[in-house]
Amino acid sequence: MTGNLDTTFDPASIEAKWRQHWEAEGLYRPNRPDAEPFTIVNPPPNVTGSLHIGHALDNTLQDIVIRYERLRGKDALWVVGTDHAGIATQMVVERQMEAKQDKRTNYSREEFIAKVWEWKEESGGEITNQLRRLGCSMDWSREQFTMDSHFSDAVLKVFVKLHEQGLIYRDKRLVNWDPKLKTAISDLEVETQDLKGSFWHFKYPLEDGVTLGDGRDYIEVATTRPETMLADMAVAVHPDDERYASVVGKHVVLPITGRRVLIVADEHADPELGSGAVKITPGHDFNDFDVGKRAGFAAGEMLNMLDGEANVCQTSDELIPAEYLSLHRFKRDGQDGARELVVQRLKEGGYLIPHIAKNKDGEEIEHDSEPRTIATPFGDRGGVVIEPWLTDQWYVDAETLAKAPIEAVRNGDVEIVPKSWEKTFFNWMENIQPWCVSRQLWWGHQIPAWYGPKLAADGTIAIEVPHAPKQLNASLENDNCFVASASDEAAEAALSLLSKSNSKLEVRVFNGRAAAIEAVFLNQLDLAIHYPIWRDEDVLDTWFSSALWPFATIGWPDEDAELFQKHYPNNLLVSGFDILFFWDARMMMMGQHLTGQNPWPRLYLHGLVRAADGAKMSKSKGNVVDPLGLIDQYGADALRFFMAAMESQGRDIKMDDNRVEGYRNFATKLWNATRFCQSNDIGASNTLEAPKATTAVNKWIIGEVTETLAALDKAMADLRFDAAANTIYHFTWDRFCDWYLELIKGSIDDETKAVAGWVLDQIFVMLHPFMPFITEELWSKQGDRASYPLITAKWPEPGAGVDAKAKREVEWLIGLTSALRTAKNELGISPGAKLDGYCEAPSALAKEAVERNAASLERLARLSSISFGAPPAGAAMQIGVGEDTLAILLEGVVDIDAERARLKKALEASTKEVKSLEGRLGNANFVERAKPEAVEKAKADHAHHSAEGERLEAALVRLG
RNA sequence: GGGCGUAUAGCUCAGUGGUAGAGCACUGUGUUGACAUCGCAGGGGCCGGGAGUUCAACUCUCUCUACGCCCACCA
Repeated sequence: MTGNLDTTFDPASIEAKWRQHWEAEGLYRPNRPDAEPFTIVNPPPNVTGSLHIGHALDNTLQDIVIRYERLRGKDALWVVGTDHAGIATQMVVERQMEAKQDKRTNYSREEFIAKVWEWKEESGGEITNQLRRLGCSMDWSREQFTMDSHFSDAVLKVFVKLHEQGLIYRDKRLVNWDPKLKTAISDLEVETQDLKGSFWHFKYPLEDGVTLGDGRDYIEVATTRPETMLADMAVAVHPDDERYASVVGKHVVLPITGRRVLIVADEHADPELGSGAVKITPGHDFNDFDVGKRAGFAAGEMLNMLDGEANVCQTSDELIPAEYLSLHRFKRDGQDGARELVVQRLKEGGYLIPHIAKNKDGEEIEHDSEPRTIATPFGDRGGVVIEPWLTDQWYVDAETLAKAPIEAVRNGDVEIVPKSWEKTFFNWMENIQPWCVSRQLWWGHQIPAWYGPKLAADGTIAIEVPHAPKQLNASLENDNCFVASASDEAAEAALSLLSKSNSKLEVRVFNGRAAAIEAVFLNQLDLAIHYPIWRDEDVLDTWFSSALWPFATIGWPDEDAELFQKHYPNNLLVSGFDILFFWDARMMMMGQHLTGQNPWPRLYLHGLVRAADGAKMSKSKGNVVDPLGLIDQYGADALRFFMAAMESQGRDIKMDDNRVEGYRNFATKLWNATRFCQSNDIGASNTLEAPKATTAVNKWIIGEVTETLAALDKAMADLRFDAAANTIYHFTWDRFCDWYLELIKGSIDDETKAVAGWVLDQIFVMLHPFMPFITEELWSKQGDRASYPLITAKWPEPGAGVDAKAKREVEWLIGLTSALRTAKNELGISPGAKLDGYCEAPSALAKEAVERNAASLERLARLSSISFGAPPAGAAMQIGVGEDTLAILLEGVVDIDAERARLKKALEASTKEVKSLEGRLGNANFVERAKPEAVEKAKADHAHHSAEGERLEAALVRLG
């Protein structure tokens, strides 16, 4: 033995040692140039992140697969790294600044970004060490970051390419604007919550001389957002709504602003809802935007009444009264906003139509508004209500990119496990909207687009020099846009455009903030004119870059790179279903489009880890379970095993500390079994193949290994982590510890030592993907394994087969022992009592089993002897094993009544079975139509139970 | 409004067209010097309700109920 084991197993004492050893020795990525590659990329956690229980699940599953494939001899690569997480990281650094009474805007963009990098170096990536504690065997030597220069290069290249292909474009339309973070976000980053809100009804006066059919001189409109009436541009009614047919094309004069707006017919207006007329604010509502477009307003004409922080600003027609300017859109921090003021003024002006509701006493009470549940959009990061805002943003043509992935899943090139997610995938992909990828942040991949003023029709530039953008964004209307992966290329593009109207040109590059590049050219009069170009200030959505993760981490865009060649496509992706759209689908889109291949053939989606009561874990609820705490308490192996054992496809996992504890106990069990082996001189096996075995018990356990291995391989192939974990668990505990080790006690000869040592080694190997630490520790303590660590050991191969005869024999022994124990227990006989047994007319199996395993029977079944032949007269209990019956002689006082009761109970059960089977076999339909195997089995069962019943009856007769 | 998922022992969950299993909890018990973080034995379920297909359904189909999740522009 290489080392003695402590009497108790302490996970903490071995975990650090092994993870350092594995990493230091480069075993996480064994260099196996000739081996078949196997590749998984890890979903890059946010660089700001720390390990939560969901990571523990996600990474445990991946590590199990990676370790399994590594043991099977593959060149297994698990790519690891972190995501720069634009918004999240910028928020963390800004928060730190706030704590020091500092703020981002005190710095230049470059200075701020430098500070973020500083933060990243100092405190970022904490999670990577936590992943190590879980035992994740990632390739740390090639740790990636989505802002690494090679990664950034890839991102820019992709942007330029997609732009060239028309798949990225700039557009002016409404976006989901987060007024807290002051950036656009994508549809996916909006979370809708149902909130209690109000529904106000107002009168919009018709223009002079116009009335409705019923004589009213106003149109009633209803809204949940009264403040936006300051930017109303129309009132819509349904084209078929006869109540309003006469006023379509006429105008209303808006209260407060006095703006005269058109009444339009549009299908959007629902005659059933409210009055059937709806106010239209194209600049601040997605539906209204569409209505406005249909009504003929260009995007540029749509009125905007809010600034980036959702405070009221003046519209272009300057009709908003001064008292509204600078008010927030609605009540905030106890201060009334534009909403409250608009309602107040409308009420004062007699434009508010009160809502009448009965109180609990049945009296009718007037209210300003009608209570209503409103689906309200919130930004998932900023946590404030999203404002639809009209801006120029960059969009990816997701609809086009989605086509190939949809096809790949449909034709099976990409398998989604569990399959039930396919429908969700299709549903989203088939209705996918343009993806807004620009973010008004500083931290991230700055968009590789440069702007320069548009030339006037006569070729002159009607701008002041130097030109600087008035807003963050350049505008579609006023500026040229040059997309290029570097500034000099953008300058070239600018020159190329300018050269169409000018012949003599030169370029000068200088560093400045607003105008990064300035192209200077000479016009025909030889006068120097500065043509300034400046870079887009925005950065890309973080998910834009992480969509490239499966290939940009391994050398792409250099498609000849060795790593890329070997490890792309990857073999599997494991992710939570919550990022199916955010990440998985986008990797498929980008992977297909850019490399022509699906990033992986298989996508495994797991659920959420929930709190013990089934609630979703969240910091605000305070029910977050810290995986590191669990590791401290029970060990990483136990936590990992828990995750695997609970991971059945398509279900969330509820946290259960008792269960984690149970798997810690399992580890202890294995520890102690190994201690037993060591004390009996059972050491490491020196063969890969099963040793030669002659005894039934040894042959049997080898066969059990073979069966376990097959079940385990099957489970892994199906990605049934629960089945895999349970398989090795039950083999180790129930078969090996509870029976094999008990059976061999007292008769451990050289053959048995060899077999036991081999079986224990197979357990270590098969269990290693699930419990890497304890298995490596025990492996090392079983022999001199310095040059053959478990992490890169060889996975067992089925070969030994199953010896059916040995299996029957041992199962007979087990059956006898169990039956005897049960009977003793029921009769109140001391379990330690040694008894004598008699087997009249033994079967060949019984005879052989008894003759060859007398020692085991004495140890386990506590049978001093078994004689073949009739039992002598006297009190006896009867037990059945297979087709055989044993009479056990009882010495001393015997409770005849208890034995009689026990036999009667057994007889009842047996008779019930017989009757049921008789009924079935008596049914002509069953015999004729059922599968022959089913009929055969019923007949065999019937015979078995009948015989058993007869024996029990005979025994009862004997008892008297 | 659409889509999906789940309802099986006290709890947490597997499961298969031929009349149910695990872990924990519970009850009883402790003989064999690996292990009380253990051993042995046991109790406990008309597999959410209803209908259908079938010789046979917990397992397939439909439907209802409950809970959960996702998507969606209802002002």
